[in-house]
Amino acid sequence: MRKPTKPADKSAQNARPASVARGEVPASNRATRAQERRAAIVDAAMEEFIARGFAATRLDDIAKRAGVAKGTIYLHFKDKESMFEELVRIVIVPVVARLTALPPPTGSVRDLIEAFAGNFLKEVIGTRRGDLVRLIVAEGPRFPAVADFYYREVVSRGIAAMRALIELGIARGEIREKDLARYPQILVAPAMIAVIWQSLFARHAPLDAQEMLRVHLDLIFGERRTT
Amino acid sequence: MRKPTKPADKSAQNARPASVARGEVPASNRATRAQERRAAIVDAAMEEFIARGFAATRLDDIAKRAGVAKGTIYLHFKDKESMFEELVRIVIVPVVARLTALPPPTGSVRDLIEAFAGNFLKEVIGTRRGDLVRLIVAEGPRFPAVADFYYREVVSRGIAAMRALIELGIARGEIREKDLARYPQILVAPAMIAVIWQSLFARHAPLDAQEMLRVHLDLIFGERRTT
Amino acid sequence: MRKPTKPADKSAQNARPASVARGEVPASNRATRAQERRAAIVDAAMEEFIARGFAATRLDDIAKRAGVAKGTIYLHFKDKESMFEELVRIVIVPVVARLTALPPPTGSVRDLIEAFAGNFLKEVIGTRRGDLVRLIVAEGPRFPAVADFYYREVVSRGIAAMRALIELGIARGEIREKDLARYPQILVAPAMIAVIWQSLFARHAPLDAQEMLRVHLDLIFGERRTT
Amino acid sequence: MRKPTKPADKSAQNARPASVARGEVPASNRATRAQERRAAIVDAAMEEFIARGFAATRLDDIAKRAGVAKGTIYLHFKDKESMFEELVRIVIVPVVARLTALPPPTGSVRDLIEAFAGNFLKEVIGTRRGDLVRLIVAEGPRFPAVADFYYREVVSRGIAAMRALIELGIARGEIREKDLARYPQILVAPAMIAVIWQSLFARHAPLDAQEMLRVHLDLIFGERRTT
DNA sequence: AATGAATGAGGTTTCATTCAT
DNA sequence: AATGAATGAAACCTCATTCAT
Repeated sequence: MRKPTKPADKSAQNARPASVARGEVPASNRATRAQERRAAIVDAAMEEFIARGFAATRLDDIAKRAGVAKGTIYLHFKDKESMFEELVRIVIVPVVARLTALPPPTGSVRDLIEAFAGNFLKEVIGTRRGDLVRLIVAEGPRFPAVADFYYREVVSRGIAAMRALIELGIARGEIREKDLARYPQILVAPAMIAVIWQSLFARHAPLDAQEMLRVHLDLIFGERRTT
Repeated sequence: MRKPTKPADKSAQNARPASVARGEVPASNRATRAQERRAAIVDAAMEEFIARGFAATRLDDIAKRAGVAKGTIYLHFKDKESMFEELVRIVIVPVVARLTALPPPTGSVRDLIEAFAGNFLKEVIGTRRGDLVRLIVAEGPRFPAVADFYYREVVSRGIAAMRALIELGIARGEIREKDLARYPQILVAPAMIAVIWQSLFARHAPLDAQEMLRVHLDLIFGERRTT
Repeated sequence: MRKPTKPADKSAQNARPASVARGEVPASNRATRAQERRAAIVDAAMEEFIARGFAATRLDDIAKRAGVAKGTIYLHFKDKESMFEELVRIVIVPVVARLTALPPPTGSVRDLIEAFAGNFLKEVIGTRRGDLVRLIVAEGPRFPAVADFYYREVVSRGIAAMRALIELGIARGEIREKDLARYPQILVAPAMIAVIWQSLFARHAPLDAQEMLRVHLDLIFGERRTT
Repeated sequence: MRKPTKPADKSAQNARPASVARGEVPASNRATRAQERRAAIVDAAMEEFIARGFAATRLDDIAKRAGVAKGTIYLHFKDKESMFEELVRIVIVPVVARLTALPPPTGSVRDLIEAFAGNFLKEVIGTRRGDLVRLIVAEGPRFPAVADFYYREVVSRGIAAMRALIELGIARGEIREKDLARYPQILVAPAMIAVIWQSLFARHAPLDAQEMLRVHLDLIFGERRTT
């Protein structure tokens, strides 16, 4: 009844890797290839969701971009919604993991926070990960699971970490404004604004996020640092 | 997609009827009813777009909520996209108008900014208008016309106004951090964060936006004010 | 975004009926036309479901046969399943209505039952309605709602009516086998078999259902009637 | 669709291995295991087809239930359609074989028929095999090959056998109604109805099939037997 | 001006079938 | 012989848009 399915010519992908010719154990067994495909789908979905938002993204496009057939997506994800939800987890978890493996707090609090801001600048602002943050802001209300996850894993931890640093800064006399510990959001607000700005207004008015964050820290630490 | 904004030709229909020009008391005549319908559609569309985002909103639902037939929407708007784009204009223009009709700057700069923050708290944070901001953040990348408009009418003006205030504050010695004038975004960042927080995380951790903004101003103006 | 929809040329259907030309009140207003379409869908769905069964029937084919667009079906029915369930109701209800409006029981019980059998022969066996019975047998287990409805509206009533007739026949001495009243199914079994036979085996071995039912009645009423 | 039945070429694979022909005790060798798998597939498919009908049955589910991989099914059957068609054969053939190996007709015709009915009650009504009959009624119109086969192997033989018994009964004076021999369907109709009833209406109104068949025989043989 | 029935392109999802391993 | 990941045609269903009334 149904027509048979002719797999597209993927001979390039199926070619044995050179390692095999060399007699090594081939790293590319079936399970590994499946993982690669899954990763390709995740990447492609990420791009598409960021570019179009959840509802306007077509699974067809994700499949095409990932180089797999539409049906293949359903071998890895239950449906579009849970793909989106898992996606956020998949992308965010390793980032959180890296950040929680923080370097030991040596030096001044300002140094610490600057290191943090530097990381954030390099790894988030103006990158795909920054776009993901905007995506979460955009879709959060319709995906409570995503908002929950993001709050639990990123926001609440981030706030707690910032609060600890602020309290340390206050204790050491680096920070004067004692109430800041009650609203660590103030500390990160300019960074978040930078993320959003780059997505929306960069071409209207480019923003030097690094310099802005420096000024913000000057404001908090009450003095200018010579860089 | 990505087409430039076409001003709706239908706006000609919005011209006041001759009876109004002649100073007569307009009864509930046809033109008035049309205006009422248009307003109902705008309100309904606003609610739906905020609740579901652009792509997931159904014209059917807008029509139902507005109490009109689906076809009626097309008497007022060319299509869904331009409805969305016009909508943002329609809702934002009066807000901007009110804000630009600012009271004469009397008193300290901090007083001015606090008055401003108070307004923002009451009129934006946690309200439908706050949700609209989040909607623009969400849909901006897919609606350059909307992002453009919002940048031009709201962001650039807001930034300019803030900068003027900051410079005044610096000149008067109220603000010490001179570089702040280069990044007025820092001044508004916590307010924006408050808007987003209320949409996404209010139920996880309620945020006292008013108090946070006060602390932020303390940070900038370098002293605690007795309220 | 979406392309506009060009209605297929249905000019023949849209032509005003002759009654309008004659100045009569046009019977074909919008609501009426909707009802006609609904009826066309019901007929078409009936044909397709009977020909292919529930799962193998395509809504596309129903739409094509009914001369409407696919979407139109969804103006009348929630989905394929409820269409099927409603369909059975829609087709069966008038049949039951007609049968319950029975002629007054005059004459012998055998006459009554023969009249009944004659009706059944003409109206059910070898007709679309007979096919519907087979369809219910086929899909019943997967559509409990259908089986329930059919049992409630047709089977239990039919059994009750037959039992009453049998008891009358026993009381009048027309029927000897007293236990028959406990199993009216025996009375209708050959008629049901005829229905199924016509669907499945008619081309292998045609069955003279009328004659078979006559023999069956002879068996029950214990004598041959001269026809 | 509607293509004639193609005998599966794969049946060649079913030939007993040479070892068996040589009289050796076949260990759990490859051919045997293949036969076991095939049997498992047949059983599983039977269950699924009965539970869901042909179109709604998924090969995935059959494979899962049979404990084999999906691809394995295709080592035994050409495709889903021919699997279904073969299935009916595979299940029905042994039943027919047993029935045609009837005990020599000793005793009264009524005794014979009662023995028959007893068997039918035990082996068919309310069992998986009864469900198979309903399945054939359900899918017959779409699987002419199945209907043909069923008519040829079961129905026509059954009718012939019943006719022979009826004629014997008439000759011996046990059956009065001579025309019954022309419609042996009447004899089996209640049994068929019982099969269908158990599938569809058992939970609405349980039917004592055994008693019903007894009453039916009383009707035919014109007297009550003390059991 | 207003209606809402009708349309059909286009989206998501399923699943029979294939084939490299 | 057996596997099961991958395929993609085809199904169901939605909904922006049109247009006769």
